[in-house]
Amino acid sequence: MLSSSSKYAVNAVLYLAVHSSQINKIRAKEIAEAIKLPSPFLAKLLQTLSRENIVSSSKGPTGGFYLTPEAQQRPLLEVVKIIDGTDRLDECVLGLKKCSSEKPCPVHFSVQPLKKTFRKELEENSIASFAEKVKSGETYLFV
Amino acid sequence: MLSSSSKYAVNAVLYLAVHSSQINKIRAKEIAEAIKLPSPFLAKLLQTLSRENIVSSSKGPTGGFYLTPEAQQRPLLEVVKIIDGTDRLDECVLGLKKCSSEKPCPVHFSVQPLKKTFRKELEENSIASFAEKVKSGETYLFV
DNA sequence: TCTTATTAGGACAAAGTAATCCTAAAAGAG
DNA sequence: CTCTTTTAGGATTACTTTGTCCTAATAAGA
Repeated sequence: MLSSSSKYAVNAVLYLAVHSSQINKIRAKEIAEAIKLPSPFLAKLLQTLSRENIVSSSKGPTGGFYLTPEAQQRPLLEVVKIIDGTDRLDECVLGLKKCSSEKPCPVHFSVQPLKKTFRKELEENSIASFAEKVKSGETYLFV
Repeated sequence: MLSSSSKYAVNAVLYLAVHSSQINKIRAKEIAEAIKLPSPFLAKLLQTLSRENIVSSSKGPTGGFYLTPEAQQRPLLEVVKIIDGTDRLDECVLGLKKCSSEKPCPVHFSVQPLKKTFRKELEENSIASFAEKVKSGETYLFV
């Protein structure tokens, strides 16, 4: 449903949302270690997100990545959109081009609610709100 | 959620369930044309399914693929299992190794029930029952 | 100003998946 | 029995995704 890359990206962004701030930037390497990921690869993902201004960055010693308060208000779906491009989430599970309620594929009605709910969740909740639940121990990022 | 290969396979199997019988075998090429797929690739998938006895085949002129009535009674999930191997369906959407109700990932509770429903649907309904709905025009295989 | 630590970015390598090709084996038809 | 049509299976190719490496740019601190 999501590519590995965008799973990583979501994890990294939530990690930043929980741990970083403009005065407490975090190096790619530290995030990579935390979420157990090859660090040059994560760096690439962060660069992509940085180009789209969803994460902020600063070079040099004491440099690193962080999320501005504004960025934290954006929906988590933005991250997925940037990494996976378009709507991988909207595609028919059986690959039918024009699957719809009018011409449903054989599993349409059992899958459609799943996809819709998931997409809505990512669309309507901000990065910050997901991060809150991690902070409160309601949800987890690793293990 | 499913690989392209297993999407093709599901489509092909349902096509066979709808159109074939032991006395009306269907050539790989015909199925490939129907579901718009490179025919040598589909042939490979059908061979794999045939090795696992979910589709039956016969060589030579008038040869082709078909489903026995017994095969039609097997759950559609079998097809997915054979092609995608293990449980791609059970993995955490965010890629967490040990995502569970005790240590839920940030989207666990919104996605988990729906994944379960989907899996159950594939597990509890036979190929034949999916095929029935296609025959009755309730669901569709192409377009 | 020089050194060092970090991100930026492009080129490249590896792995996995998707797709092709070729030859063999089987089975029906003449 | 031979020819043709079809599946079977292995080897190979192509493509996409994932991951690495190297150099440049930038910023902080000595």
